[in-house]
Amino acid sequence: MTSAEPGPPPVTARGRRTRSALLQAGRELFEECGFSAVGIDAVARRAGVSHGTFYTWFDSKEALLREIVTGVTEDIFAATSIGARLPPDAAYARIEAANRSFLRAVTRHSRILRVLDSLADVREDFRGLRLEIRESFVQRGMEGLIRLQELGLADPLLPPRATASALGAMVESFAHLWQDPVERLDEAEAVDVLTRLWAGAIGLAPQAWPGGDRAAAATEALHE
Amino acid sequence: MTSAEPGPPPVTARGRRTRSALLQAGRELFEECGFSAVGIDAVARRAGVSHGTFYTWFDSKEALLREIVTGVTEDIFAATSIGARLPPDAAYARIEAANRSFLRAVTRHSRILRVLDSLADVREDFRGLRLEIRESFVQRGMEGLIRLQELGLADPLLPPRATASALGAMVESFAHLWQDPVERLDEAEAVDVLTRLWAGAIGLAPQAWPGGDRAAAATEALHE
Amino acid sequence: MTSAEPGPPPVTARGRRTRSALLQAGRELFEECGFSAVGIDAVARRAGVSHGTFYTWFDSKEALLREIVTGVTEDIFAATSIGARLPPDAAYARIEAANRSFLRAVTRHSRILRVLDSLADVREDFRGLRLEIRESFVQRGMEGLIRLQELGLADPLLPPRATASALGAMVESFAHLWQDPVERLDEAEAVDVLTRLWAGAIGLAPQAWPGGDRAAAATEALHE
Amino acid sequence: MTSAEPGPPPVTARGRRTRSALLQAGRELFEECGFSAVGIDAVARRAGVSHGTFYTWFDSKEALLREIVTGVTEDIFAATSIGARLPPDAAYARIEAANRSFLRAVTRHSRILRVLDSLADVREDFRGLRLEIRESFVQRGMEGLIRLQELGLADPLLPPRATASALGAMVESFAHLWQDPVERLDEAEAVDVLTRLWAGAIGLAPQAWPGGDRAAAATEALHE
DNA sequence: TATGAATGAGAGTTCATTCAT
DNA sequence: GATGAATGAACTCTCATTCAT
Repeated sequence: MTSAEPGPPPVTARGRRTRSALLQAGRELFEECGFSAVGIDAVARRAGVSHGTFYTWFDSKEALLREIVTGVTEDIFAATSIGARLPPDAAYARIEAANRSFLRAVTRHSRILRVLDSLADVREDFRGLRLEIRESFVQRGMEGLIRLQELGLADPLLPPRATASALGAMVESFAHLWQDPVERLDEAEAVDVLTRLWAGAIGLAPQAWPGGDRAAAATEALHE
Repeated sequence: MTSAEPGPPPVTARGRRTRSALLQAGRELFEECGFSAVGIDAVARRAGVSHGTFYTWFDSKEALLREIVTGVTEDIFAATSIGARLPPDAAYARIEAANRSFLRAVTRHSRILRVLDSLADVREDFRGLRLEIRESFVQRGMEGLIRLQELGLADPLLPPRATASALGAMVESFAHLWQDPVERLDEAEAVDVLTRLWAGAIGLAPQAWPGGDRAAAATEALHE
Repeated sequence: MTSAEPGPPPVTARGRRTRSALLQAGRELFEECGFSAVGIDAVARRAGVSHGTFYTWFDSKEALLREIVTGVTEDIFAATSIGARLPPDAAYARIEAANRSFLRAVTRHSRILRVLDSLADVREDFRGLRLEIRESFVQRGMEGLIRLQELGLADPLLPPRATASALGAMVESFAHLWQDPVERLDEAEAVDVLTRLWAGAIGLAPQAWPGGDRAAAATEALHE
Repeated sequence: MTSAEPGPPPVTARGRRTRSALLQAGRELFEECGFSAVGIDAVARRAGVSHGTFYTWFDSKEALLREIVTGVTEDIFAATSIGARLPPDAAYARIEAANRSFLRAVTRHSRILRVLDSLADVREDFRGLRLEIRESFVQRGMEGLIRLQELGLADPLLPPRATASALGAMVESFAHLWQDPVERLDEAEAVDVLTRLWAGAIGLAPQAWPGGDRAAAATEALHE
């Protein structure tokens, strides 16, 4: 009944249009109302098709969400893997780049990620999807931290996995909170703050900060 | 604090028992299954009463959750306001104490807070409750940071509100992630890590770390 | 279960008070909301007693209505039997007196009678109560008509029962419609109109009209 | 006339069939049991569909009644507007024709009108529907009376509106009472009686009665 | 492919009635 | 007598899903 297959692939141009209209409509509605408050009726109506057509393309409401989330996962993956090729000594810049791209990606998908969260707490099969999304970022953070620790540039006593989890959660949570504008920060400022927090948190050695110490880095950041 | 006449107060001992059995059952089920997946029937059944009895004590499923959350809020409030009277110079110890009590409190209520989260995204009336819970902790973090900035003991360029939000979210998220044991840390270790991250993040001056610098602090913490 | 007995008779003064408070409250609420929309809760609350006390005095919601209606029946009976002793030749005055007292009585109980009506359509046991109320008036009208027909003072071809029913219904309906004031008539005017209609309807002979014919009667009425 | 979008219009023949089966079933059940005693389940069962299907076609039980009543209103309207074109001098015949068509129409819908009545007492939104039904008949009666008064053919002192209301109520009530056969009258007899009552009530001048006076009219009527 | 219709389990809620205290 | 609490059948209504056309 609930099969892993995401439904039949569209064969005609019309089918392609219908299918993506449903995806689009579903995403919008899930973001507006949450998962359980959205009815198939509403999705079909917004997509401009009839009630029954939904099931031509998706096996169930959950299958729709699963597919939406799959797209999101891919986008976040893509976003968090670029810029990985900065020179290994540019620790601060690497952190900053990672934060920027992750902040951007999460912000882009903030609401649908919350919807996923609420399901993941309760449904085993969605838990994996959620963890997967975080994992790529946490993984990179962890590897970066280990490397810095090995180089003597970061606090050696921090447990890498927990640290990367905590700091990753900080960035992700910030992206969500940022939506309800509690403090007016533009993206550059947000990235700057997060990166300073991050670098400080792991005890990044002064020489690895741009300008040679934290105070100088602050000054530089503002003129960026 | 947030009172909306959640139903009649019990007059007899029997009523008191029934009412709290329903609260207990509701909490357990919400934590296990999430809000929308729990039916009144299930709550009543687990409380050992008939489903009509539920409505003797609560106006609706939402009223039940609201009251559960009210209890949680009060508990977290209580937890986060103790220890506020540490000597003002003991910055690191204050941060540590605050982190410990908040970590404990959030851990205690982790699952129900997630349930609240998922509703708050979509329902205006629950959003306030969620913010209220975070606010007490963020507020204290912000005030502490400002004081340290004024004393020249913390990075003066960090925007206090956003910083406290981000670091507060870090602690809270950590409490949630900690449930699924991804890395074996006991409470003392978790508090230690979070406090080191926090102190480093705000650029706490070396002399404010126990032992006089970060490395020493690390050593001390482990022998505590 | 549904017994004819109206519940236990009150033995104490407190009991008497409680019982009649419930009757009063029930009557008011039935009049305001109709039978099915009134809950026992509401009746008890308005009577100032607790939920369960209702059943100390009445077997059911229907028993309450039945008893209220019994009181109404008695009142209408009493009202429609007075003045029956006018001299037999004063036909017009007799009709007028009967109309006046019936109009008054029905007006007094208009709303509760409508409630009774709505039940009587559907419930056999209430149908009797409703017919009983009408019967006394119709009966008298019928007897009066027959007498007048025998005396050659009324249209001999009118079937007495149907005529009395129709004219009785006219008066009763008028009492109900009169509540929503569609035309400003005081009681004297209303009685005058109804009596003129009634007398004309049965073809009352000119000599039986006050003044000797209908036109004269009209004049007299206005100066009354 | 009174349209409140009672649900989607059927597109297919099957839909049309289902919808009208529900209307039919609803009407029957309301007539048998009254409004509040009828459940959606019962309506659906009698219409031979599942109870969910009910909501495909009607928004609520009230919407169903409203639509049933709308049909009744239209039927009564149609019935009471024919025959309005009799020669203006044929007063008696006009009254008779109006009474006959109204009596027939009300008889046809007697029970459902009682159901409407019981709701109208309590629910503002149904009150209008009830008044609308009566209004067409009362209106015509009133206009007829005024014309006759102007021509000197009817008692000039009768207030037109109240008179037409009272006599209209007489005919309507008679139609209802007639159902429970308290006196065996066929339709012709009933119309005859009502018309004689009506004509007498308004003091119709002798020359306007068929045959030239009331007695002659009676004779004629019986031989009709 | 798309559609309109049908389905029925199950939701939240109400309320007349019963009962132990 | 009065009360607060418990009961559970019945209610209106929703919605994910299926299906004939």
